[in-house]
Amino acid sequence: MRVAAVELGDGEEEIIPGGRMAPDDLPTSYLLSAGYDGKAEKAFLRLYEPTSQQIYLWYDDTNHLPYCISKASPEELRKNKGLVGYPGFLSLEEEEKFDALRGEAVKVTKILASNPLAIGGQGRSGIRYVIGDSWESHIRYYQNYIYDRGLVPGMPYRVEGGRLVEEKYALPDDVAGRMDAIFAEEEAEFREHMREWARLLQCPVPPLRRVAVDIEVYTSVANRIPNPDEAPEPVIAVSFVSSDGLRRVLLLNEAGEAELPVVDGAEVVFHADERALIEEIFRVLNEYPIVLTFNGDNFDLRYLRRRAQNLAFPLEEIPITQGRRFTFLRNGLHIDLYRFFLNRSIQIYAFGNRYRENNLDDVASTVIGKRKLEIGDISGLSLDELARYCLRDAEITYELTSFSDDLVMKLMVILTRISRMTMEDVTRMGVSRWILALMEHEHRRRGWLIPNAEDIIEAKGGTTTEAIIKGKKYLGAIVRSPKPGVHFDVTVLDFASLYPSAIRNWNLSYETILCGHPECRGKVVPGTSHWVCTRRRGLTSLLIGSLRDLRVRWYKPLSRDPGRSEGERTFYDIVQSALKVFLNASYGVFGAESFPLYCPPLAESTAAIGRYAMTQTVDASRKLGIEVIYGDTDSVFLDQPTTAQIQKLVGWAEDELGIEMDVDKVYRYAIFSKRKKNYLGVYPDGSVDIKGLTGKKRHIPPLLKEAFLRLTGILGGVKSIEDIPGAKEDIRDLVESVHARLQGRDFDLNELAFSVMLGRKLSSYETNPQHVKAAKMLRERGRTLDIGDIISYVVTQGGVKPVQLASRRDVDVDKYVEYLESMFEQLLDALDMDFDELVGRPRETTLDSFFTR
DNA sequence: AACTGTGGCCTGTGAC
DNA sequence: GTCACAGGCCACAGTT
Repeated sequence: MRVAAVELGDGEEEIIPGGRMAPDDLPTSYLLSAGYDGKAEKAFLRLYEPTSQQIYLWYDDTNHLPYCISKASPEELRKNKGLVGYPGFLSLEEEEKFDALRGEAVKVTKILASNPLAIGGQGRSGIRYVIGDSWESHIRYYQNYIYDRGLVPGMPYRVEGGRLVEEKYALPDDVAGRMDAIFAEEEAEFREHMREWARLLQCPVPPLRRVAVDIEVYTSVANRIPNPDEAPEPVIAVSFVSSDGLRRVLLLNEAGEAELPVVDGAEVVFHADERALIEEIFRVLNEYPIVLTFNGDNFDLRYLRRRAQNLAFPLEEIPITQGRRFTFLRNGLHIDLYRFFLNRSIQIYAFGNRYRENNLDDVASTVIGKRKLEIGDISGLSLDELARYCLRDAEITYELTSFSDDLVMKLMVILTRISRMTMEDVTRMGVSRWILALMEHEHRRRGWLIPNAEDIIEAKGGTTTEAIIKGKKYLGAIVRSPKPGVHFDVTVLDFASLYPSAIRNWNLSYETILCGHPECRGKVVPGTSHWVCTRRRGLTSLLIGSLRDLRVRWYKPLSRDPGRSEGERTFYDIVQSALKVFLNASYGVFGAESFPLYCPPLAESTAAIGRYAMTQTVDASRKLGIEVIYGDTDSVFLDQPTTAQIQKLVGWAEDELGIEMDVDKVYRYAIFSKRKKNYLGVYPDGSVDIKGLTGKKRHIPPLLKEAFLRLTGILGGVKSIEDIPGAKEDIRDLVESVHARLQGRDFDLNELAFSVMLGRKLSSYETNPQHVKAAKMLRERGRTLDIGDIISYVVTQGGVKPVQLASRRDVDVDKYVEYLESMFEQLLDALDMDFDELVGRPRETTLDSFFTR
């Protein structure tokens, strides 16, 4: 009998779950997760019941089976001895599906098996390898189960007489009424979709009971973290912080001599032996429906499981199951916040790119304004310090989910509902998988065959435009050359969700682009040779389009509606951010080879429509008498437009392009050099908006950054053209003082350090850039280095040196003056100022002045 | 063989 | 996803 979890690859694990079975009648409970129980050979669901605040397991009662699809007939398949004799093979069922690529019905055969392994196998085995071509065979079994039963993770269900019943949440009448009014003009198909989306998004999210866990491990070598797959060292501390008030630190005190530390507002407990300590940890892990960690997949929970095995815990007493990359719990859900915050879409679109490094300290300090405690080596801490340090980590881990009224938990649940993925998966996987799941769900719901990647490429082919950047696949957005100089009263207009609007308006989808109907060939995407179907509504167009409309015309206005309570506004803001994450990724995925529905002409057409919208808008502005100073992808910077002119332009875009334009920002004035993606704008309140300028980049030495910040401070104080001479004086003083500091070597070495991230392993660099040189010097001194590490180096006379190995005398001061110059020049150019003059260097004799002498 | 100027390329960091 | 920048690396060609 198998007791241990058998690994099936990422995420799919033949888990033997533990915990409470759902009673025959379970009140309203939220579906959070699903899996496959290898022993029972059944799919199971994890339901969170908000009154008892517990997880209940519910097992499939419909005899749902794993399957994949073949285009061969049952008769043909029956001749395949390898298939018929395959262990676990059960039966064949003929079925009709819709082949969207061909636009016609297709007869397929469902191949049913007793367990998911028989379909997918391990390595190169499984039915899908025996039969050659197969469809829908790479979908995780529990995900298949969710699709086939039309389940929506994150939504409420009930168990009645042992059966799972949907708790049909209906939109309140007044909400439905207002929505109908707003979307009255939309196509019926869109309206239906939007109503269903709104039902999922509007349904309240219950408070989720959860505990954050953090462990500390003894380190025999200072600062060397023990390998969690070996777990050689004892667990010396663990802390819990929960939503129901638990704040507890468990400490290992084998000597039994120390005095129990007192930590404010927390309970501290000693354990004389590690086994008892771990047993207590497991008791808490089993008790909570949701366990939060920061990097628990790769460290805390992984270590605990291994450590328990080392201490000869019987497997069934370890509540942790281990996949190749992820670590799960038998009873509840494990959510690794490290993975969630690492997700680039979450980082950029949900948190505005506020945190840059993916460690707990950086994320927590920018998101909730709380830092880790600073310590040296773990093993050098007193029990008192250890307890405080460990508690703080659990505390900030918990608070990352609790700030702003549980914003992050709600965001996760909303993402779960949109994507149809389990909460564990949605917090671990990238946005392309979310979109894939959403698309798969919609295919299954409609009875469409989910195409394989090769099917789409074969039918639709590649791209026809040439990218500007070598090595890219197709032509992207337009960036206009800015008009250099200082411009007062600049208004920036942007398209509301340009690419999703393009996808919606032009009916873009993998099945509608380059369709087979001769009569559609005239509907050509401007700037390409691709045409789009005029007969059928594209699936992507419908999904993305309806989500877009809902965000732009419903949730975004609501999140800013002063007539709503603050709580409501926050919730609407979460929803609109979640939608934004989806929408922003929706175009890119179709241009990513790794995406299973990769469709180059689709991505290419989307970008082409974006270019068309931009060029048309610039033309229209010109005709309205507005000068366009700059524009990038979906925005235009207008020079002193009147309100009437703006209104006309917005109206034009709505009528001619079918896209809403919003006033994104208004600058009191803006400074442009001739560089694209580089400018400084000053808002009416004097705050400064900086884009692309070198002085803002994260790798720039603090001394230079500081100087740049002061420069922007001076510019922020400029109210009108009359203030400019004064500002110039201030800038002159600033440059002089920084220059003098450099020349006088009046600095700390750290202030001059460039901090550049290692983008790959040291061995795989083709060239030898500066940060790699410095990294190699560190490695020679025994530092271990990894992808993502930040290398700090200073530029010295003899080349670069890691900041740790350099001294102040080494510094190549002239080089730093050069950096200062090029950084300042990006703005001084536009102000007609000359850096050389500011630092007392004679003006270069230009050829011109030479001849006119 | 050493030096220098050039231009393509690599790398990291952003904008959108 | 593509576009754009800074800044340095590096191969190459031509010169001394």
